[in-house]
Amino acid sequence: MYSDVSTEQLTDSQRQAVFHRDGPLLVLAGPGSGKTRVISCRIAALIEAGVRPDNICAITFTNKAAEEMRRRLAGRISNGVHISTFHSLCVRILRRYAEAAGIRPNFSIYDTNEQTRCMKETVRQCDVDTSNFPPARMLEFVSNLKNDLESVEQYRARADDYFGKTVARIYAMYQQIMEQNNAMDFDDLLTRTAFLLRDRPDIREELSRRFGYLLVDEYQDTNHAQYQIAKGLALAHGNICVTGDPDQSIYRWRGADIENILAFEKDWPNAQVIRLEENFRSMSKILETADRLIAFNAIRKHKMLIATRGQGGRVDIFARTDERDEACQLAEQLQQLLDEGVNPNRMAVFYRVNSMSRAVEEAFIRRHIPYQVVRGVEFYSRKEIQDMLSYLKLIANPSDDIAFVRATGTHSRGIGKSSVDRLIEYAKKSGQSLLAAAHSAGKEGSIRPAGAKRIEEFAKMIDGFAALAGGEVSPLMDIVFAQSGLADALRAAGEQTAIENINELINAAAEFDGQTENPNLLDYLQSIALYSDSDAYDPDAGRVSLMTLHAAKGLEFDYVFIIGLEEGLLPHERSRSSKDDLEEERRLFFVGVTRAREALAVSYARYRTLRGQFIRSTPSQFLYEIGYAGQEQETADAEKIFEPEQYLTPQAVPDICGQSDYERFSPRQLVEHSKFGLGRVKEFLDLGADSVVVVQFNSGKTKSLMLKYAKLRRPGSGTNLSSGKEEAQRYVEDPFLL
DNA sequence: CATAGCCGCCTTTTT
DNA sequence: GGCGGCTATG
Repeated sequence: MYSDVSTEQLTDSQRQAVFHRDGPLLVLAGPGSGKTRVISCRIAALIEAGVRPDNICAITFTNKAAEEMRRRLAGRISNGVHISTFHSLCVRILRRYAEAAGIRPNFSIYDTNEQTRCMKETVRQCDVDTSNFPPARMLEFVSNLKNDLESVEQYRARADDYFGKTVARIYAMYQQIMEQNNAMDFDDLLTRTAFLLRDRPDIREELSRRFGYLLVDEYQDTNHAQYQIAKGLALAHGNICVTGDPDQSIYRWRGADIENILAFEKDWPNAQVIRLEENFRSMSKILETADRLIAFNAIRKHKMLIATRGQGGRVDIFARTDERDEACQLAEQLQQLLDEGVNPNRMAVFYRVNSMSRAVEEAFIRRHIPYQVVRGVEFYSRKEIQDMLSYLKLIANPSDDIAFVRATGTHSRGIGKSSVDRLIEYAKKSGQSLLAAAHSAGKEGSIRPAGAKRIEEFAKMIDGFAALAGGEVSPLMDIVFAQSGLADALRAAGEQTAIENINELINAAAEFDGQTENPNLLDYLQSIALYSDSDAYDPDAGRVSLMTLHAAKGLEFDYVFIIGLEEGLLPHERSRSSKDDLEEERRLFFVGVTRAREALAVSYARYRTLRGQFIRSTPSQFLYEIGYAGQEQETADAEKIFEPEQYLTPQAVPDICGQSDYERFSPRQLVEHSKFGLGRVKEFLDLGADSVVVVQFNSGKTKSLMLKYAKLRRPGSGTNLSSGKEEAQRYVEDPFLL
């Protein structure tokens, strides 16, 4: 009856999880423990036991995971089960209860780019110094407040210093501008839903009746807002089943709170806890490697990884010269597998940062190795796509001033910057949106008559499009593309690829039209706003997959290659300062390792080009932890291969960069430079003789200095300098340096 | 008003 | 090294 939810071959503990009926359930599921299958089987079992499908709500981490689950449940009986991400669920709830939430249902969802524009405008309007309150930092700050469900009023009440009070003003203004634009950012979707559930018990109960059974996957990566939403939805009935693995929590930086899963039993005292510790995915050698690695994390619940797939498998560690060499040898290894007839679908390459795909892609192209880069949002962030979408956003939400500004500027049409600036002034004075003000631009004397005329024409054009915006999206797109003048402008400029990209966008929209029950512009825009990187992964592409370690979560491959195991990269530079961050990096590597079924190859490069600079690198400490003995053996072709032989124990981590005849600095330390004066160390890249020190000087400038050339002095330890204490007082504190 | 060229910025991971 | 924003110029 169900495509992949046969319960015949389940283990005892899996069976327990599947057939647990009512009440809270915590499933601690290790990697490769068949968690997805268990959830799918559980949904099927609930339906079998008489629960109505539309009474079940399953929350997955990505749209892709939701899709996968729908496929597993592909039976007529399961139709109606609500399966989506937290964000999609929130969009549905907010549109359904828009009035109660105090919003309009046709809201725009702002991506990072639009958020930044909005925050820049905010900081400008608050009239504060952008160097002390940089928009990107403010965005991060505000985002954290929202993830913790702290409202403007709450934050204002506890902000007592200048910095806090200014941030409170910025937070308030940002929310006001978002509201004027009838827009929400990713955080707003969660917070507004959480507040709605908190403030409206009637709606909360209605939703509890609607969803009598709640399942939340990847629970270790929920943030506080998501946690409250899940709790709110299940409060009335307690039928909440959460699954996850604390060792795979990799979104702490985004507000994910590992405590949510660790403390589940406190929230729901009658919770049943089931551990899935058997691993059906990886061969023993790979599991041993993963086990050894994660044992170095101090903050964790001990969990077993029990191998069931039998002995064997391969783990190799390779040292390469630089990123080009690393990529070439990687291509070579993959080519060998391909020559043996291995399907490229079974292979994947993981890396820490997106920019690392470049060298690999170049090597793959040279060797004609078919590959896919799993980076879905990349397509949607292209200029021409964003331009095209700005028209559609404006049509769907006439209050969206950010869309208005973008749409008017997609190509030259006689509306210049000064006209737009004056229109903005006019709109502000008269309390209208830009589009509304544009209709009467001629009445505003300060706008040049020619410009005003063009602006009015533009507004009429958008009205014309809006009249056609009833059902399917792709026909509307065709019209907008042609009649907006964008198509002609791109053709005239010879932007062939841009035109092709837009055509691809229209094709994708046609697909959306075909697959959606009642296709409409609003649903389309909201679905692409919540589109994520991992959604682009096609398991049947017939290509080797390239992706970040984050995107690899939830996937598995027979052959896994992880590149760039270097200090500063994995663990990442920005994560080395705190122990918690370092542990998260280790979990990230753990996630990568445990994706492998049969073979894992890990590599690092001795030199790597970073920010255009060729610098020496140090092998990652994680390599030592998984058993890289540090004894390099040169083979004939200068390729160095290590077989893990000697293993470290978590207690005996050697100081890898122990020996030093060079000076070393640590963050926050005061230093003095002969030319730039006094400053504070922000970062220290320990690269032996080539070490780099990043110093923020009193002048406000931050400089990266090569240690061997910079001649930095430590105030206080020098000969003719006054004591360090006095120097510290002379130094102007930057509120962000902490 | 539009464009070209230059300067200065950042550069982790993502819903 | 790559992009976005600003400025000077046509």
